[in-house]
Amino acid sequence: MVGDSSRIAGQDGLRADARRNRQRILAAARSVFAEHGIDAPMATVARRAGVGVATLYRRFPTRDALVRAAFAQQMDTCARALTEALADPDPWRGFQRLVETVCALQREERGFPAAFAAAFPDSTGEHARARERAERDFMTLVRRAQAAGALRPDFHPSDLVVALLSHCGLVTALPGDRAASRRLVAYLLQSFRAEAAHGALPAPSALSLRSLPLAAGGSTGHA
Amino acid sequence: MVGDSSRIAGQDGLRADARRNRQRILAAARSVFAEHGIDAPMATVARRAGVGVATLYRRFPTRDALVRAAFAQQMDTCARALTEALADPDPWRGFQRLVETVCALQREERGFPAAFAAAFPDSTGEHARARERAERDFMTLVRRAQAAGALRPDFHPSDLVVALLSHCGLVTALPGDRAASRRLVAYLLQSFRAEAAHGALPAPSALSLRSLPLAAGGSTGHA
DNA sequence: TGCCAAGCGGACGAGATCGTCCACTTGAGC
DNA sequence: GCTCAAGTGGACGATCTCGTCCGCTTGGCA
Repeated sequence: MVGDSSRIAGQDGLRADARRNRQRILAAARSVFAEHGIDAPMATVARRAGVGVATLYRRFPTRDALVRAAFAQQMDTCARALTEALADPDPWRGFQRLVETVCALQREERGFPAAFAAAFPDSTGEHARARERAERDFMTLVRRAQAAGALRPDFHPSDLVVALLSHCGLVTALPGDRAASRRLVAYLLQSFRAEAAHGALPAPSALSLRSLPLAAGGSTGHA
Repeated sequence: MVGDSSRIAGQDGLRADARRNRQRILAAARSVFAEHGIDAPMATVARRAGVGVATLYRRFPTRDALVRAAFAQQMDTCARALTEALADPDPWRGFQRLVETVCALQREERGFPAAFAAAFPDSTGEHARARERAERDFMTLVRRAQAAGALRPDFHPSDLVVALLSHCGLVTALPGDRAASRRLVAYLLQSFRAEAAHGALPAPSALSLRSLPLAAGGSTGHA
């Protein structure tokens, strides 16, 4: 019984119809979460996907698992943005684009901000390794941008969390108001510039960057 | 029967025991909302207040009414901060203190941020008059601070909403992390300074300031 | 002290959501 | 085509929350 997978077809161990249903559930989840928030009833997701609740629960035993899987693609985009930022020869431009990309995602993908904020406190997830790497990468980016004299010297890596979570809150409070979101991003980026450093800042947060959901691992979320 | 108030004792038309209960409910609501968020069951509030649910519903027919009343004092503090800011001979210092006061309130009073954000979309409340005045006052403050060359000329009154709501989101996502909150406030205030105006900003939000919950009227909230 | 309207509390029915269980269906290999 | 494990759907009991109803209590005034 154990290890005998000769009968299963897909590479993910799912039968063709099951894999199809899984995709429909994820699409439905994104749509429902965007419309009603991530607290929408599971049954609503199941109905929109055209499957029974049991099927939904079998694939995603908890709401959290469903949320993560539904927005794994967006999380991946965040992780990719970090890689691209590091690859940019101009570290400030990389930094700027990283922040803008993540914020644009939060702004455009309804439901994602809530998923983003919800995923945040979980620093003990199974993606610890990917997160550690993201943390290290981001610190490298910060150091480079500071060495280039573009990023203010007192910028602390945890300030990224501050920026992203506050932006998250803004787009949650004012969904659809793109101007407000863009305005905040512009203000924050300006104040991160070296030229903006006038007085001393209060002490940075003790937040571990480890909990940053920038790199959420593969796009499957299927354990 | 109508208009005969000869038998009622308090100036608010409530019997002494009822007035006492009302206060206990408000205290309990603040405590429960701080602990479990403003979506906590009404019955929990009633239990903590030591009253029956019927008593709670009689005083506050909707959760919204309870939330408003529970945080009316904090709203008043916001309104007072605006008045004081206008009275300050240094308009920038007034502006700065206004933002810091409101953000400190959001930071320190657990539950208030949620109430603040929840109260926000309601621009049609019965406090329209007070709000209009607050809006006018704030615009005066902005104009003065800009004339003094302290506030950047492209600052738009709706940017206050952007700042307060994003801060709101931050403290909601990271309750207890005062350093993060202070850091965001410092960054935002720096980027609002005239010296920080480097490039052009994206267009401001079309938000009406009318919806700003800065002035929520009297401290009673009892209609 | 007595009256009575204002005030009170808890039981209760309605409605929503959760997550499981089980009998039926179907895809994939032979 | 046949077999059967994987997959499915919806009914169901448990739990929670809401807001009202109604019989009892009490504060304030005469």
